[in-house]
Amino acid sequence: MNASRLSMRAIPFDVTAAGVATQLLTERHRQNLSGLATLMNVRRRTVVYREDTLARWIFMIADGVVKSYRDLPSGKRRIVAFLFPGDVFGLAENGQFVNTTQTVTDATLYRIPVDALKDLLRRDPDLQFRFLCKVTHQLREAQRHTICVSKRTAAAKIALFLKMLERDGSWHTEASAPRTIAIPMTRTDIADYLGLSPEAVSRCNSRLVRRGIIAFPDRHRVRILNSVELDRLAAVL
Amino acid sequence: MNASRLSMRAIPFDVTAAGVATQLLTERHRQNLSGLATLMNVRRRTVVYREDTLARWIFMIADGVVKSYRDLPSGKRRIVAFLFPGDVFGLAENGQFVNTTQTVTDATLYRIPVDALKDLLRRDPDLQFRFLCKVTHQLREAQRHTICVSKRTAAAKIALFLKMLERDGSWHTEASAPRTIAIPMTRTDIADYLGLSPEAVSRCNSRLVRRGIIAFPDRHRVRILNSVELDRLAAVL
DNA sequence: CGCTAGATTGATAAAGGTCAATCATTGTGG
DNA sequence: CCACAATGATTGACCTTTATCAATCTAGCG
Repeated sequence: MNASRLSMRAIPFDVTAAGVATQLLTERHRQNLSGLATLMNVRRRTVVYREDTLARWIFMIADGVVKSYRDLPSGKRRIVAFLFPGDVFGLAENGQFVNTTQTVTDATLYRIPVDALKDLLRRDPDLQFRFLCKVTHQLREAQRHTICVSKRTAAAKIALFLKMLERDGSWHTEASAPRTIAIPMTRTDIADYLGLSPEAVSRCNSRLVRRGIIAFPDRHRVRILNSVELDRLAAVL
Repeated sequence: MNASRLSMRAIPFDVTAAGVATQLLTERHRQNLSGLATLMNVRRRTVVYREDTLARWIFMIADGVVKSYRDLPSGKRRIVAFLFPGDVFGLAENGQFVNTTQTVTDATLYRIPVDALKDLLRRDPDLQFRFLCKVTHQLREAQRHTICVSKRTAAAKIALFLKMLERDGSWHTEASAPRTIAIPMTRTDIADYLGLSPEAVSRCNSRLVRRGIIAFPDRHRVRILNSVELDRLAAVL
């Protein structure tokens, strides 16, 4: 099994140079993990697992984007997280998955049986500590998401969302294109993530374009034209 | 050091009887942890630590309630979590605390130096696994919080909040009083947690009382009069 | 090249934010 | 122990914003 793309990214507990997300796994960890893992190539919009089903595996993203969500009794959908390369998902509660996960793009995933992983973590406390860092990091992300959702205006939510996309979703893209951010998900996904209606997302995008703050070369790419103003919007409320 | 009140509660990874939060620590774990810990009694409204300061300890709650929050540039405050007995807080990012924490009630805390804890976790993979469970559980809680905040109506947010309080905050109270829930925090705290104005919280409470769904024996206690209707409100949107 | 899901735009109504005034409760000092 | 001060809670009036419903447009995919 090729281990070269197995990665786990987070901001570690300890002080580091830039205080930015870095690779948590050593080559040895990658070797050990990939020995347990199955590499999967999945098409976009594939459901990886459904909530309340038996959690026999955990997953790590080598490439692509995944959304984790719950469908509410009202029929509305709430996306609790977008997951990017270097993220882990499928950590269970009471032996069952808590959310449903679906690929947003074509993706490459490592699938690891939980039993084998638990054994490995028990034998390798150092590796386990890195998982602890990773989950802690995802907890921070969830808290940031909550703050984003709690913003009152659609403009503030979307401004924050774009900055989050730039930070989490584009660390692997070349810095050549000046602040052009890939938006792999649909407008509806964004609405479900921000707690808005799809209409509100569209309207707000249009207003931001009209005000010259952003531009859409196409629907899955955005260009930041006025970074200062976007930051100001993100700070509102 | 008396270890009897050192506890860590969460829903474990694995399948258990009820799928409900249980004590994760064995007596041995409690012994080992309390050997590192300092027991602190703190008055209500005491700041335990401030965001962006050096994170030399982590904390576990033996008794009392703590809020974890960030103050936004706009002056608004967002509470990202209320913490109860059995909760852990102070897990750092890049060697620094991410949020500010303050006691809501008089509280009893265990304070553990991170360096010593890291050593212990490295020597005791089983204990470390329980921390991993705990952090995972807190990640779920954060996701539930996001869903709560994303509700559009104040009534839905407050209905969900009360159910959350009953689940997390009252597991230690005797079941004698039929569905009377303690509300240790202020209305403003609730507003900051739900992403509402304090006025909206007040207004919504009044409306729920007028409709006979809840009653307030006093400001820090609520009684559920119509559980069915409250559930229906929580499911809205 | 047409079909279908997603995206956009418009009009309307409901809900909460804000500002302002009053009331209640908690804590303090005499 | 009581009075007062200060903080928090409540209520009202007004206004901004977004959800909803409906129609149209667009783009990706067979």
